Amino acid sequence: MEEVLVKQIFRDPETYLGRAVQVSGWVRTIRVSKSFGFIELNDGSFFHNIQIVFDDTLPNFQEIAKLPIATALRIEGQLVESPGAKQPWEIKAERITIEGRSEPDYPLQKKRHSLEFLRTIAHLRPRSNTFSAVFRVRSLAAYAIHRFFQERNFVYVHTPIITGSDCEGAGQMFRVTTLDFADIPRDEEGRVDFRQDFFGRETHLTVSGQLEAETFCMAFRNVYTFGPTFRAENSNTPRHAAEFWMVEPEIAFADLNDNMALAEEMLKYIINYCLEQAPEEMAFFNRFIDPDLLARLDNVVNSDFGVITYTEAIELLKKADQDFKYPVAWGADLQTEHERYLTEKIFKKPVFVIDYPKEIKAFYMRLNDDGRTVAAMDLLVPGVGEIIGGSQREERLPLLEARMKECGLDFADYWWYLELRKYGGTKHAGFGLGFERAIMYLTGMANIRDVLPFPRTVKSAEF
RNA sequence: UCCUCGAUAGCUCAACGGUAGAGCACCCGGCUGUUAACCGGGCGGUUGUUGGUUCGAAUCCAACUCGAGGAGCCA
Repeated sequence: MEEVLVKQIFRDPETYLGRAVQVSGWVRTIRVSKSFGFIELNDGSFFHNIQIVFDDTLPNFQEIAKLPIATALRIEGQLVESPGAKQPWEIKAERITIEGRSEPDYPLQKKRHSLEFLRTIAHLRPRSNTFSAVFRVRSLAAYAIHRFFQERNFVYVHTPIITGSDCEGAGQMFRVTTLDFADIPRDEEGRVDFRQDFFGRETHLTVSGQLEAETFCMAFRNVYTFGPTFRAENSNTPRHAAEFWMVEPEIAFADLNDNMALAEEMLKYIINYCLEQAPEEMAFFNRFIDPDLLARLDNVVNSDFGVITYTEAIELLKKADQDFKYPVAWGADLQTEHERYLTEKIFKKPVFVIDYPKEIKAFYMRLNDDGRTVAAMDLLVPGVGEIIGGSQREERLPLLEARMKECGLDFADYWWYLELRKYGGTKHAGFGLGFERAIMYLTGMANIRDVLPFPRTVKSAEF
């Protein structure tokens, strides 16, 4: 008999209606009366379950009726129209085979669980409705990103996970070493002798692939990275994880405006792709996670993102009829409350804040003609905050070196990065998209721990 | 790292100084079209840990552990 995926049945019912089919999957719930019962079966291919009707003409009716949730079954039967109101079709079972038993103490129940509890059973939570939807959308969004860039002739670069430069500048890093902690080698001055370590130097997990991506940008014109990123910051918030995924495009012969246009087009592409490919999951989020989700995404897709300079933003915030805990002043970084006010109260949609004071931004960002701001951009979105950070890069060698000197950086650590400016350096730009933050925005999930399959956060790496 | 809140049955919660309870789950029984099925019965606890106050502590106090929210850092 033909094995059919539940997704095939839902997407193409005419082909299967009235025919003999075989499905296999896991029991989500069983409801039984004296001589018949219903099984809701999820086969993993589709968000929704298929209803199985079985009765006591089956030789193992009594056994099936008492099966616990999560039991794996194979069902042979006929796909028929369902008299019930909640499902268009069902399978009238002619044979039910138990593929894998479960136990009555299966922790996932037929009721709503808290997300906090589900985090403690990360190995089982993908079987719940919410996480089934989250991780299918995550998969689709990842594919959408590759499709978006590949369709535009971008080259996918695998920048290294282990980095030899501890000066990538984006915060605390995880150390990578094979040295024996019980017997650490020392140099002549008593410091740890990393010459004896695996790579012969200090190494860490990457905090960004940008500097390496820039090298490929100067060869392939338009490139992107998409991979894991690690930050050892002691951050305890719903928006930070120690291991997360980042998308970092880098485009040559391009300025900040090109950069913003790319970011906006990319986000809209991802949203559209997920809405098209996972309508059931998106409808679920809208119903149970965030009732404004679909309206908000629709608004994002059909409107232009806002753009405001840092200087304009400061003026707006100064005039705001709202008391901020932190003072608003030119030269100070925007606080979370300021960003929320801008994107949630004023714009009510994604907004780029551009042209920040150079003092509060990274050394590689291109100096504007005013001499005191750089061509940086942060994309702020309601509810999630900063989702993208990027800039036009400083391609003028003397200006880059001057800026590095101001920041106290050693040219020797960046010799290959500086040579990009020496040999045919051109204007270029790029940004980093926090993949999980994009998924949060896309699904309405409020905690980054609930969009990562096995989240790594401070004091937490059990699974 | 700082601030705030929380931890009671497998889960979600109640009890707020005087004998620890409910719903759901689970187990048993009933039910011929269910929809987080329904109806009846049953099982289920060293109240996060350690110490203190008190005749008496789930309840008050302290420390610790873990969790959540806010802040900082950022994506």
